[in-house]
Formats: sequence, structure tokens, C-alpha cells
Amino acid sequence: MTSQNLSGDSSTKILQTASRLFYEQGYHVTGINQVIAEAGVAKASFYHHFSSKEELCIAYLHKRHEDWFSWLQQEVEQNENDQERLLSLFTFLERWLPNSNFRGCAFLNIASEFPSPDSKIRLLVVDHKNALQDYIRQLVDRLNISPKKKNTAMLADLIYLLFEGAITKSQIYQSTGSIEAAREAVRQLIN
Amino acid sequence: MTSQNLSGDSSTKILQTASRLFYEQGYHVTGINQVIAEAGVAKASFYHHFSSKEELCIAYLHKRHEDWFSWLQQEVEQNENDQERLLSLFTFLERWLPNSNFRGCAFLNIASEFPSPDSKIRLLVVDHKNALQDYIRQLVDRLNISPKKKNTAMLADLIYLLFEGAITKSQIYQSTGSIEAAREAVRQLIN
DNA sequence: GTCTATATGTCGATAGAC
DNA sequence: GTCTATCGACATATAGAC
Repeated sequence: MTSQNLSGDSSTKILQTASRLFYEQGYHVTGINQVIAEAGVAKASFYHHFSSKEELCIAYLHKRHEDWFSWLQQEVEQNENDQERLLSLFTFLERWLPNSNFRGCAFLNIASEFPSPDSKIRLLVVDHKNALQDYIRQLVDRLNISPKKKNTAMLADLIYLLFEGAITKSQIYQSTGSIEAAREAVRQLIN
Repeated sequence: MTSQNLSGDSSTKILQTASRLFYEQGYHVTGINQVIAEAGVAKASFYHHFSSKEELCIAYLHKRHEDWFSWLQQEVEQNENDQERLLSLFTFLERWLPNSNFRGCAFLNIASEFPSPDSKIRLLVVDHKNALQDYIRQLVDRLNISPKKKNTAMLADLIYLLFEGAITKSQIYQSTGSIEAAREAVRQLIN
């Protein structure tokens, strides 16, 4: 109850505030001054917990990865039928995107702000997208629709492209308009 | 030859330099000081030609829209067969993306840096993506594969999602790996 | 561990000479 | 139309008291 209660902990408050600001505003436009002001801590306290702004961003991405995947898995695992589990990827988008004010994927947004593909932050983006593609492949593999392994990998890849495209379009148009069509296209592809 | 020759014109040099830096580095991370230094002009000269950094960004997006569409149309119009014209959308990606160092779509990258959907810059992004979707719809309509208008609109939407997804994936992985699969998927969808 | 005060630099934008 | 010099604000990061 003392050190376990992190809700009032400075480190946690800083990370929560930074996560909100980085996601809603972007990385470079969000200054350390704004983070510490809205977190209600002093500047030196921030630099006691985090060595730099970039380290704070890395912590943000780590936590974001955990949170986002738990949201996704929670939606998928509500379904028992393997086909419905796969299709629920898009149902997840229909819930998540409006709920996040159509700000889109935190990792793609950050990648736009870090052009160097070798940067530590860009490698985290790759890790996140690798995990997403692995997850989609697992869902596709459980369908057992095709005897050829090669086809299921390609099918999973197409579904991933539709998934990313749906996120992007919804971000630009602030709408979930195309997601239903994407889900029905996947339904036809696997039947 | 005097005022027509814009290659040495300050305004043109500024816009060319800013276009390169905004695209390669991002908007917020690129300072006016860097733009004028690399363009070889004085700061006051910049503010004589452009009222603000944001106006410079708007000029960048206008020119980028013209340039990018002419590249796309040039690739498409090399083909006479209507089906090949549609599929050449993805051939275009295979040429353009490696050539741009896998920096992806200038408009999506800018949108990540401007969260407010009502901003002037975000409206230009919508204009650009509207034009792209209209173009894809035109290519699909010429196929005359389906009697139902509704299906061609949905098909064009799916192709657009695959197109956006392919751009995004190539940006993250610095590769054109999935584009061939996307093109073949479209080939099957329209047959 | 948290505070105030500060260091050092760069940001976007302007003034005024030429 | 282009220049140098400069403005006030804010950037990231530190020093030193408590």
C-alpha cells in the first residue's frame, strides 16, 4: 500500500501525462515543460526518473505496446469461433479508433517523426508491428482453410495490409466508414 | 529568361529546400533556420516570400500533390489494358517507395504531426486522399466487371486500403516485400 | 526525491539599414 | 528584395539547497 500504490507516484504520473501528450499532440511538439507542468512535478524530478526526453518516449512505447495488445486480445477472445476471432480484428478497430479520437496508431505516428530506420524508437515500432503480424498469422492458421502454408502466410499479410489501411483511412477521415467493408472482404477471402 | 528562370529564384530555392527537409525529416523537427541556411538565403528574405512556416508547409503540400500525381499517372498511362492500368498502381509503389528512401506518404506523415482534423493542413491531406480515391475509382469503373455500382465502389475502397497499407508497411520495414502480393490479390479480386 | 533557479541553445518572427 | 542584428519565448538539461 506504500510503494505498491503507484497512482500518486511521480514516475507514473510523468509517464501517464507524457503518454497522453505524445499520443494526442505528437512527440516533437510536446515539450518537457508541458509534461512536467501537467504532471504537477518539478523539472529536476523528471530528470531524476528519466534520463532524457527520448527515454521517456521509449517508456511510453513499451507501455503502449502492452496496453494496446491487451485491448486487442480482449476483443478477440470474446469469440470462440475461429473465423469470428479473425474477423473481430476489425470489430476491435471500430471500437478503438473512435475511442481514441481517431488519432490512429501511436507507433505509426511516432515513426513519421523519427525518419531514421535504425533509431531505437523505430526498432520498437518494428517490434510492435512484428507482434501484430504474428498475432494475425496465428488467427489465420487456426482456420485450416488452406493446405498450403504459403497461402495462409500471404492471406495473413493481406489482412494485415487491410488492417493498416483501415487505421490510416479512419485517421484521415475521422470515420470508421471502411472497416465494415474490410471485414466483409476478409470474410469472403477465407471462404 | 529573366523572371521566368526560377531555378535561381529565392522563393523557389526556399520551397525546394523546405520540401526536401519537411519530407525527409518531418515538419516540427525542421527549423526555419535550417531551411534558410540550406537554401542559402537570409531570414528576412524568407519572410518576404512566405508569411509563416505554416504557409511554407501549405505551399509544400500543394506542390507535392501536383508532383506525386503526375508520377502516378505517368506510370498508369504506360499501360493500355484497363486491368493492367489498375494493377500498375502497385507497380508505381514498387518504383516510388525505394526511390524516396521508404519515407512513405508525405501527407500521412504530415497528418501525424497535425492532430487537429480541422486545421488547414489536414484539409489538404483530405483533398489529396480524396483525389487518390477518385482516381482509383475511375480505374475500377473502366473494368466493367460488375453490373452493380455498389460493388465497384466497395472494390475501389478495398484496393485503396491495400494501397495505403502497402505504403505503411513498406515505410516501417523499408521494403517493398508485400506489394507484389497486394497486386496479385487485386488481380484475383477483379477476376 | 523534490524543489527553485539557472545554463545554454534554438525556435519563429521582426526591425531597420542598404 | 536582401541583408545583419535582435526580439521574446521556449527547448532540453543541470546545479545546488533542502
